[in-house]
Amino acid sequence: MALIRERGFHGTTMSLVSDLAGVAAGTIYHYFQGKDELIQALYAYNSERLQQVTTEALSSGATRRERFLNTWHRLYDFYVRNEAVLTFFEQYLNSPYNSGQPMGQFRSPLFRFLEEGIASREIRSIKPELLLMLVYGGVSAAAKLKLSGKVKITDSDLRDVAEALWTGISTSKPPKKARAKKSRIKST
Amino acid sequence: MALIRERGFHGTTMSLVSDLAGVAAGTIYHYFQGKDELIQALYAYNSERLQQVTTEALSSGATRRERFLNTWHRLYDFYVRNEAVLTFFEQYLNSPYNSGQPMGQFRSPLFRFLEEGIASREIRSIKPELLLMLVYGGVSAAAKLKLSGKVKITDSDLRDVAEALWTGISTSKPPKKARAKKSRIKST
DNA sequence: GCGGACCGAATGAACGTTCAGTCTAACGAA
DNA sequence: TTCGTTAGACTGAACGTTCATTCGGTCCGC
Repeated sequence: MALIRERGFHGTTMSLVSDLAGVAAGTIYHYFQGKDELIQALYAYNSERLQQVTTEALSSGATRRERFLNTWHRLYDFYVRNEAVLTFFEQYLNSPYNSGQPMGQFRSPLFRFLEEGIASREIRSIKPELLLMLVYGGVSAAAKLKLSGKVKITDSDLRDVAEALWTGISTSKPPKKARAKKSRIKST
Repeated sequence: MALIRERGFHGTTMSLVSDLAGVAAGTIYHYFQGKDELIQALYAYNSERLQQVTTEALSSGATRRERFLNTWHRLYDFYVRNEAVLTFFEQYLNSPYNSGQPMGQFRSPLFRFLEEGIASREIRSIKPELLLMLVYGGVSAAAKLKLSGKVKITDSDLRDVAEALWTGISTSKPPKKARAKKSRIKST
């Protein structure tokens, strides 16, 4: 993952991988049929990890709004802490390695969460696939921005985006309380 | 672009490019120093195109809301009509070709549009960089979904997302009119 | 006859993959 | 306990292929 992050698929040679793993080139071929299979395995492994994080985050919170916001932050956190995973996914999903794959994301817990929200009329009736992409896109965009180092992203900034997204997505009017013009605190 | 879309950076060999261009391999090197420069040039060229589309779209519409929605649709349209551009961007931006680039997007007209909206209090006070990524992310996510063919995206679906996003981003309460429960038509 | 656009076989480096062989740990027989 | 056998993990030099790039040469308009 580290190699792919900084050198791309192409720049990551098998000998580089074997060096970093501390084994000989041939050894890799005892465990994987070739480079392709190695990469597929990486994807499967990390999809699994991401799914676990999502499932866990979705179960914490009383209201659907809270659960949504928790998940947003949790996913953001995961990507920021695992930059290689983020970069790998973005590269993989847009590469020919992926073409013809069955879009595993639509079996994700987050997808079901959105569907349920629509069913219970808490979330606007929008194609859940679109909602999902909007959320994933937002999270990874925020994480990429943070990791680029070009823009400082505070917790407060993050909360702003997450809440904006929830406001747009949910059916509810703006929350009853905290509507006062109370100057929004911008400190960390 | 077509080659990169279907084969990736790595799979796109110079001889493939020269064949498709109808010239000899060597000819490319009269115009570009090498593969890298060719790809950089592709990026620059398409950034320019995208910028033109954005600028044009942003100038059509009376209210800021309308201008936003127009731009959303226009960008979506552009990507759907130019799948190769979309794929190329997504690949390029996550590849080592791009690392250390100065994030040209923040000089985009859309970025200024968002800043102005914040200044005039029509758009929530959120770091405009984050807003920009949210919008771009949403547009390209929708376009990718459409192009994948896995999910049918109608104009109505698109409008839903764009409006949801605007609702979340803008400071205004939900629009006064069109609030009636008029059953939303889900047909094609 | 000049200059630059263009050609395309040749070059050399880089890469994924192979395979003949080494090493190690486990186990059963003596 | 000791030794022989074996399976399979591991090695890394070598192989064959692919590719970006080069360059001596041709072609053509002026």
